[in-house]
Amino acid sequence: MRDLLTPKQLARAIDVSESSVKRWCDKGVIETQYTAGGHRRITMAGVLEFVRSGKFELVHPEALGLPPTSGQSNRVVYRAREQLTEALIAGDEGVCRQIAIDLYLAKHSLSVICDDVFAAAFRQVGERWACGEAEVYQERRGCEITLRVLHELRAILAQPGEAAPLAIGGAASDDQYSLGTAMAELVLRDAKWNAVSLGDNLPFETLATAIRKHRPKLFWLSCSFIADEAEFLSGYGGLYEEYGLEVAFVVGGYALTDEIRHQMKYSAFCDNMQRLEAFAQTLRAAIGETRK
Amino acid sequence: MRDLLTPKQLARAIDVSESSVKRWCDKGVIETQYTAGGHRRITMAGVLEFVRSGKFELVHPEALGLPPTSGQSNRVVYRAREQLTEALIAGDEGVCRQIAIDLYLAKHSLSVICDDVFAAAFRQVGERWACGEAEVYQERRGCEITLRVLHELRAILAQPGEAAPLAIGGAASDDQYSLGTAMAELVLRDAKWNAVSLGDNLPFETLATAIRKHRPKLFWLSCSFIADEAEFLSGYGGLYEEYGLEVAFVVGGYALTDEIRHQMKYSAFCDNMQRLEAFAQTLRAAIGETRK
DNA sequence: GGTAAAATCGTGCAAATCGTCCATTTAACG
DNA sequence: CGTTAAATGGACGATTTGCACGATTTTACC
Repeated sequence: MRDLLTPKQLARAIDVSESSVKRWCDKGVIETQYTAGGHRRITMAGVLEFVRSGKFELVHPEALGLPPTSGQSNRVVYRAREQLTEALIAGDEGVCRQIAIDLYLAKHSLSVICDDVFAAAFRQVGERWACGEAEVYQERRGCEITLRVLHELRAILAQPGEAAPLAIGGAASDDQYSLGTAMAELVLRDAKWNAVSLGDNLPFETLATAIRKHRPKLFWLSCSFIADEAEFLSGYGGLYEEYGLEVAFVVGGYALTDEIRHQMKYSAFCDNMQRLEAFAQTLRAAIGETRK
Repeated sequence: MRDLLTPKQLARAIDVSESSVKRWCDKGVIETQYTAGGHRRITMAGVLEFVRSGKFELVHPEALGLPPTSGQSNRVVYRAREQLTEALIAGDEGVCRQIAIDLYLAKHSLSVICDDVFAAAFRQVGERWACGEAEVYQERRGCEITLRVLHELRAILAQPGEAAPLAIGGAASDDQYSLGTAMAELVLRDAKWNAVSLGDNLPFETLATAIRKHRPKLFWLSCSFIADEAEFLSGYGGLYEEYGLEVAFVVGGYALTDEIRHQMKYSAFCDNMQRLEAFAQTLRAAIGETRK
């Protein structure tokens, strides 16, 4: 996949004349860079933004290095979920990637895609497994595929700008579910945060060091598995006591039962990515206010 | 980081041809110094000024500050390893990606890149951690970055052809180190295998099902952590008894001490990716023979 | 210091893109 | 239905870009 496109390439992809693309660039409809000689160069992130905002279809997505039918089929969420479940079980990475990109181009937010498509599909895979209709290795392989797709979306998204506030996060010790924190990172980046996932299986002490060193505005903790409740609560409690006042703590994940959650202090509890996105947007706006 | 860049480096950083950069230097658009022999050297200050004056953005800012890539010299690998160690600790994904892609484009085999650069760099990070000079979160963040880089390389590689023999593998239960199996998958794909990693933390029963269902020619098991030796050996032994004769079993990973290894049967033991690559090439050639 | 490999030099040329102009199509409105 | 404004698509010479080539310089390594 190319990262810089000429007007001609984009024109071919959406089946309009090169003149129109050039005019849109000049009008500012498409984010455009210029070479020293004055030639227009369009970033892939700019293309996605344009296709998402505008009414133009990607007639020839392959001209951009995207999957063959991107942006043409009007995928709807519920249908996509069913298709994704099948593709995950079958291990068909191409279909999974295509579903994700299609949905993104169809103006669905990444948080909805994560919640209502990917997470939901994994729930369905889990149900199949409970019925003996799916194997563990199929679920694990699905995680691998999903992680690759998330990474690909991350690469396509615009890089966080200089002014983007910093957010870091991850999963605590013994929690090896990396999809949760990867999704959180992606959603936050889409919401114009400079989000950095530190990964999974992180002791609280090193999380404290990371916060102290980098001073983020937001810290997220993805909790998909808790080995020792008491240990987790004391570790988390210490972390919050130390930094909870200056950093927004966001916690989430299926391991956080009400019982555990009631013993924790936090800025926000987000049981899905849509809530995380909403909170991040609010907080980001608030930060912008105080700066002015 | 260097303060002098060659036109080639800047060209990569802003994704234009080297010729264009040279012309811009000659036209005075970019402040340029010259060596005694007449080679152009661009100052970092000149780059920043150029990027600001023109609207041209740095598409790959990470390309700056890297040494020119030369071919298969040990010196290059050594320097790459040292720089990668620093970049991993600093969490600079761009530099990590560029180092890997540079090495790959310089015709280094992926197995060498995995062994002598990435694995070696992680050993160095581990040493730093032992000295108290590096934090756990830096190591974990480095794993996240490396995984993304590996995924990117995977996307760059040609898709396995129809005729490519199937290889599947992963990491057993309780083993949550996903880099090992990701690297194995990448190296095998580079060696023209249709390699599919099933991920980590896989029970032996589901591995057995996967082998039975897909009938690969090669099966790899990445062992970076073994919780219960007896359980591991009995689980593995059962798997090998059932499929060891029809599928080539390749095992590897730092958790496989000699003591454990001597109690296992396998087709090949590969303590690094270069051995895996060599074995895979041999086996692939043999398969090709028998088919003819 | 010396040697071989790799990187860069300058040059020339084909292809792509630029800005601009204009004929045509589309949409809106009385 | 006719008029008008806006958007589109195509064509033109001038300019810019990307690539290939042998010659030269730099670098790695003994």
